[in-house]
Amino acid sequence: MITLSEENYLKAIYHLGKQGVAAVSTNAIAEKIESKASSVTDMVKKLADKNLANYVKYQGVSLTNEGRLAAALVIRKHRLWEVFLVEKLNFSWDEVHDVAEQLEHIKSLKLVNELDAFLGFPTHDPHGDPIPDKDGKYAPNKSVNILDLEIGSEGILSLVKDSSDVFLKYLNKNNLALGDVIKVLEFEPFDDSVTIQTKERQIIISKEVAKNLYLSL
Amino acid sequence: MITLSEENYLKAIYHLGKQGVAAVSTNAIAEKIESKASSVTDMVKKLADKNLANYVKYQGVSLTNEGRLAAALVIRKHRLWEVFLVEKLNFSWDEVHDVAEQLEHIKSLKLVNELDAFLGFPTHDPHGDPIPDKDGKYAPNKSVNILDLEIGSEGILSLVKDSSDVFLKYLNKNNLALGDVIKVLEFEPFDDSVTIQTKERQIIISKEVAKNLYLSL
DNA sequence: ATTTATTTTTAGTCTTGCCTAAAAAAATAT
DNA sequence: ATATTTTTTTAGGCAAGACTAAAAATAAAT
Ligand SMILES: [Mn+2]
Ligand SMILES: [Mn+2]
Ligand SMILES: [Mn+2]
Ligand SMILES: [Mn+2]
Repeated sequence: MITLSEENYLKAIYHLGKQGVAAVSTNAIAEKIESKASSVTDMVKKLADKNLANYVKYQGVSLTNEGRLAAALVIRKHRLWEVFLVEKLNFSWDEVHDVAEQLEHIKSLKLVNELDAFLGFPTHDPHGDPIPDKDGKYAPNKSVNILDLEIGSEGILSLVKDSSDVFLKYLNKNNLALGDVIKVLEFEPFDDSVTIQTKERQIIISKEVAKNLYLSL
Repeated sequence: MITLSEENYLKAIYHLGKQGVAAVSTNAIAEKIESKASSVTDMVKKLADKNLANYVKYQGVSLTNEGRLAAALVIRKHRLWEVFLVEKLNFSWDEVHDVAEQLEHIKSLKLVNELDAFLGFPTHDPHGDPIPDKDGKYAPNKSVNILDLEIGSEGILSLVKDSSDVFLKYLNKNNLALGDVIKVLEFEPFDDSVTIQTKERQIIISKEVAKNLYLSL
């Protein structure tokens, strides 16, 4: 049995490990999970005992296949619940995360798979993140960051990397939503801000904002 | 903030207190919650500190208004989730309880109220138990136990008191479901068994079974 | 190659929620 | 009325998961 706390650590390691890093550092986990390094050391030993993580003192952590699958299944639940909340219960995309953080720990294989079917087997959550299948697999992401595009290129907003409610509320305020067609008009060298064309008008977005917007072409 | 464990104790005290008892005993709570009397004593002190329960040493426990509302809201969530699982996710009534035991602890006022609306404001759960409203109130139950009926009386099966999966599976096997029309044909004095007429046939049910079946007339 | 700074681990403590065993109180039986 | 049984509480402890402070290891800088 994997505890709620263990699931949260697995998720953190999974996300941090995705950046192509071989081993995740104790401090990085502590920061992500908003705890202290000493707590992480304790937990990481437990995960290693349970064959969920590989851990060598002073050399960071990685997930075993078993740990990676467990993490992916938690993320699968998180994202399916987010879809449920938005599609069925009138939540907006900036309200779902905290509730999904709770719902992702509900243990019932039947529940998650029936929920998946009920929602029509969605492939992405309300923020554009992919939903892993029963085996923890998902199609590789093809969208590209706005800052990596050429001037004049056009695409559909299909992923926002930051899902914090403050960022999502900024997007709401500026009438930006997943699925919108966006065209890159200009890069400003001074502050790396970007002028983009949205459906109804053109706006300037800061580098910090641009970093979090991904388009599919 | 009420913890998961506290919520379970509140629920237990609420259910035990419903039988018109003034104060609930330590042992009764321990049995219901499958723990030990000493653990109950500890927790009951905490509930009293938080103004959720009235507790006098050696004299049992009762809920304060605040505690009763908190308990009713947990039960509200439990029963709404049970409806969701049966109505939307193809669970059968004998599969929902354990999952609902987990889901009832999810904290989000918006979630429970939107779920309520999504389900069409159901008044009863899949076992016939009433669903409390936002204020913890529900209409008094009018159904009557089979053992309290006259021979020849007929009614609709509208509440099963035992929601354990073993009992519900017995009902499934014998083709008995909520909403069925049932007629009382005979009481057997020897073992208090009852002969009833269901939609398709007549069967003899034991006293233990009859005790858990309630009809509305 | 040392010294200094940073990261990580260990040691010890705290809280929550549970337990067993013993003591105390209340209820029941003689 | 006293003795016995049952119930409840107290005392002491354990495991999980967190923390702080100190020690040890590693990395960076001189
Ligand atoms: Mn989220
Ligand atoms: Mn998301
Ligand atoms: Mn139930
Ligand atoms: Mn029920």
